[in-house]
Amino acid sequence: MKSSAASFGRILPRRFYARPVVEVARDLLGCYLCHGRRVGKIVETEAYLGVEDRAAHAWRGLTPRTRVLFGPPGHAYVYLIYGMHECLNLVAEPEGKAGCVLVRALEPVFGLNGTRPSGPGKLTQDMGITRRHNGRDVTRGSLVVRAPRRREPVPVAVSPRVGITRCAEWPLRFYIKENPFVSRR
DNA sequence: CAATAGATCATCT
DNA sequence: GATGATCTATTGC
Repeated sequence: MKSSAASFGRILPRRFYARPVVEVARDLLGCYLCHGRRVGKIVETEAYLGVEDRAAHAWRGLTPRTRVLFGPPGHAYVYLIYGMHECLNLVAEPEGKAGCVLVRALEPVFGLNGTRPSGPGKLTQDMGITRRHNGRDVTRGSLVVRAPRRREPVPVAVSPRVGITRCAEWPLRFYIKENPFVSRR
């Protein structure tokens, strides 16, 4: 615990998430994902809009699986993909609207091995996040997101989302320019 | 270096 | 029964 301990500040409040999902995805860049003692800086995100977004799980509407997405903002949505990887999303928009943000890459800050490339399936493994965290409130408890202590301007780049077949051209992926922990260059 | 294959299972048709 | 918000190893130029 040295300079890294001073790099993050207060927990992001629920009103941070209760906004248009594109804004939330962009503003999460530079914030800190904290699980227990493990901390990573968010450097890459993707926005999934809801029922109007054919690439989003919520596109088909309310099912047992998408229940969390239609619930209140500031909660975790964790699901299994390809039978072996888990992905972490943060629910955005006011309750009833199913926007969410996929956390795609972290820069290791504390308690993480810093030498590996990142990615949405890898970061959950490194952070110890599993489907047990699905539905968890991310504004309190052991899994939270914190604001930077000092909000410095972050150079943001935009691109299409990765790994999807529908709405594949929509510019909904956001990442910090030049950051070496972004999943693709 | 780029392209492809295989692993593996919850969810929805 | 097909699909999928992935990752790694391997093959091929």
